[in-house]
Amino acid sequence: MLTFKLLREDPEYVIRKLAVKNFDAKEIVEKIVLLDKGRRTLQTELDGCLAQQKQKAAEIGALMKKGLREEAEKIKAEVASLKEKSKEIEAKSDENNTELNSLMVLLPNIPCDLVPEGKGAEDNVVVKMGNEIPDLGPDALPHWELAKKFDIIDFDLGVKLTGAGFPVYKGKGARLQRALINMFLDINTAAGYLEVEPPVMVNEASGFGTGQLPDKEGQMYHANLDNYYLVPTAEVPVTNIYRDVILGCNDFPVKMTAYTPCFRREAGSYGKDVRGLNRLHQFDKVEIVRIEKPENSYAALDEMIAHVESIVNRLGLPYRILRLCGGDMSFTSAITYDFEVYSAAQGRWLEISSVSNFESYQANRLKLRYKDENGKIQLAHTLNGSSLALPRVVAALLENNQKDGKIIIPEALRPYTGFDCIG
RNA sequence: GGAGAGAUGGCAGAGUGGUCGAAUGCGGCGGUCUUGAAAACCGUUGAUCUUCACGGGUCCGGGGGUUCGAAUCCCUCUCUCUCCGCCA
Repeated sequence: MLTFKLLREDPEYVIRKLAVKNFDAKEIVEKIVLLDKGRRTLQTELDGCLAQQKQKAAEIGALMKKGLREEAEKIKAEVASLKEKSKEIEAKSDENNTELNSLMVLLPNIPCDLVPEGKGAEDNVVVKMGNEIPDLGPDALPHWELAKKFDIIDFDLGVKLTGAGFPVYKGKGARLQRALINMFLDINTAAGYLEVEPPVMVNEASGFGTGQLPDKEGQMYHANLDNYYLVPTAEVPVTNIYRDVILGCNDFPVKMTAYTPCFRREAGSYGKDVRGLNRLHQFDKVEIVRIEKPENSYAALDEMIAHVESIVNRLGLPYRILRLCGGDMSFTSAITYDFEVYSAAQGRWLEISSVSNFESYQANRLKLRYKDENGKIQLAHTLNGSSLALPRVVAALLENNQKDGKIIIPEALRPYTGFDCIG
């Protein structure tokens, strides 16, 4: 939890831990420590100055009531100089704190002790694998060809309507989307998550609260005229429900789930990574969000991982769970587990879920707190996970389940699709 | 989009320049009474920064201003409500 307190008490620890994320924090942390000291000194100075002014103003009031105008005038003169002084201090203090805050938001969250060191995706650790990878034979088609063959997803039409990365789902393809969304929401609500339907545009404060701003500014679509952002994930609006909230100690756990379309600019992506459904600008996702007491957040994380795993199992997709290394983790996360499913025709693993504990990093920005048993106010912990992101689930489903010129729908999904095969 | 009204503590709602961080009611918490509960009565009940502590500062939608002194006056932004227009 990156607070001023931690930074001034153990700056070396912060620097060491952020190095795990390949973030060189030395310079920033040293500056912050200095600025924090300045902040407190100036604050004390200002407080003293204001206290004097306040006291003298009260004296003037008393004198005026007694009709002692001249006495009052004398004190007024004294106050004038104090006022000038406090203005000076205030200006210094503002300057100091502005710089301090702008540096603070540049620091990513501290990774927890379980996070392995590493630079990128190749250093992630596989912690579990499940379900058999099917042997499709040499005639297997990648999902974008299957989509075309059965006319269920039209990428070119999306280009016409909007641009690349905005596919149009048609017929059984559209129905499949709706089926998956409903199935995921049903499973989540059955597990005690409250379903919410949030706005898909958020304001700046929300973007800042969960850490997308300022870090990921360029990754979000921005409606300039109103200064709203299209959500890159339901995490943003749903977690922000609890911005500026102080929970009671019996309000836990808070469990929410939401479906939203997600919008990502994905600037800089190219090649086979963006082929077909692999990476889109608009996609559907069902998200789970939890708010927990600090002592429970890691148990909650395990529960969420098991929950997501159970959904993947119902779909029968071959999967693996990765513990992300420091270099591959997001700015705000303390630990992240990724779920990947194997897309058999492409012969590659596709990320379909990311489950993270943010500890108090988001809560600190959100001012999301709770009163503990002693009535003391503490930062809560926030967590979230995809359960699940649709496009790559669909990609894997189409590819892995192609058989005899058809796509077989998994049993668990059939009540939602209303059909058991495509083609 | 046009016209008007408003934004105060968990909620409701007083407060138009000087012990106002803020009356009162409700709610919450503690107690008395009761076998227990309810009712009644009594007490208590915001956040934040700083300090080892005592204490001090800040906060009445956000920002700025006037004044010795602002919840109260002025400017500005945002939001909410009512009426009209438009409309899924």
